[in-house]
Amino acid sequence: MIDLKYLQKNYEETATKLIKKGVDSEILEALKQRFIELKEVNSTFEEAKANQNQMSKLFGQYKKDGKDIAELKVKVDANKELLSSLQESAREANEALNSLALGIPNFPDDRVPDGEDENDNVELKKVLKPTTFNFIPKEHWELSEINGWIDFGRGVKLAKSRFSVLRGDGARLERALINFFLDENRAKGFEEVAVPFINNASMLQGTGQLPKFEDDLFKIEDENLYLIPTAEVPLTNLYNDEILREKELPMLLTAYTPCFRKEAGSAGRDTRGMIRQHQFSKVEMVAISKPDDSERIFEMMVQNASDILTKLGLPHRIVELCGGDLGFSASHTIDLEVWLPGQNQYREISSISNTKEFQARRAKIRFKDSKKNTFVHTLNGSALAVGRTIVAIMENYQNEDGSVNIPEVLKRYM
RNA sequence: CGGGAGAUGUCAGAGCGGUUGAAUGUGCCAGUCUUGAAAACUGGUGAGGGUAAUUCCUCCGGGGGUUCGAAUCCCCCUCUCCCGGCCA
Repeated sequence: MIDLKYLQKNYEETATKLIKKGVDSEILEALKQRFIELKEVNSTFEEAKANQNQMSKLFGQYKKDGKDIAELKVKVDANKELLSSLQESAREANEALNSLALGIPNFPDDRVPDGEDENDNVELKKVLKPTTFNFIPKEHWELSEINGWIDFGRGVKLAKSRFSVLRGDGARLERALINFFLDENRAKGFEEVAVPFINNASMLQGTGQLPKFEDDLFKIEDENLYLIPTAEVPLTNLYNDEILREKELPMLLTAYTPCFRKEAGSAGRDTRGMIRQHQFSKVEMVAISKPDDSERIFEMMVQNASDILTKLGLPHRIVELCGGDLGFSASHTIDLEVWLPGQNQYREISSISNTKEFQARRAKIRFKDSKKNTFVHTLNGSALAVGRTIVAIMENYQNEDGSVNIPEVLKRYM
């Protein structure tokens, strides 16, 4: 949730920023108008309510003293009529504002480059040189036909398209990677957490998936519950509606979870292979920090994810997302893209975002800053997406016969 | 899934129709004392919103109702605990 008071006071500035993120200026104009309306309606309602409270007090006093209450009752009844209609319009104004405000994305950070989509993202640096082969490297689905690590057909049979089954060393590799990632994160100070894979609607609103992106989520029938699309949801919302102590911050959390996404908008993209699945494993980092610390922690998280890739010997590059490619809740995002020799391109394997106070405002996560309560900053990032790491290992560590070597650092996990 | 009890501030726990946003204890913050700490004592301490401000409005699990007035009465929902059933 953006700060509406700030929007009202600095309309031009915020409008410019949000347009960079693809928000229609008419919606912003409407939002500002609704906000002003709400304040008006509220103040007249509150005035009438104060009036009523005062008369009610008097009413009690009169009864106690045995005075006649008939005249007062007439006045109080009349005001009650007025009150209920005012309350109704205040409620409507509030709902109108809220439903609009919940659909507005976060402000991009000042340093975020302009741009429409992923083509305008800015490469910051490359780490490790792309792997070279003295044969033509295969894509991971071809390799899985040879080594039997991924069974796509039976995944589809069990569930539907975009599900798969890992078998043998493929399954063991997944388990090894999860353990490796968690250990690496723990070494950097992240607390390991095991969370529910199903969360309720209010948590998904807290991190920004609801109400706007309901179509991307798997909902449990007849329940107010959803399969989580990322561990960012349960980890960040661990402190939903709480006021933390200053000395508890920063909070660094990591969890392994499966992630469930409908991929509603991506029909036809990456239909082949394990790049885009409805269910995938991921180890996530989440940080909850004081505003002044978030930038430093953000850098640390990027470095950590990059270090993990380096330890695995996977060539990758670090990319700064442009305004148009930023996610709904993010103010600043850096993606890590791993080199896939079979596809001959870099593909996203981690995305690290600082949402500043956007999620904290929605989820009401605050800390006691000496006297007053202040919104925390929340950050999240993958370290790393497990399925895509398996793909990357298969393609980068492949031999000409289709067998795949195991990276040195994983040997103790398998 | 069936039967019973309950949901109040960090926590524990009063209040059961009228200056109660809420006693008391505890926790936390500050101070006194102390070489320092502990103990003891003193003071402060829920959240959100509106106003330039005194002040005002909202919140006692969530939603609705009764009433001039509700934490307190009624209805629905959710959750927790106890008993029984089922079951990793």
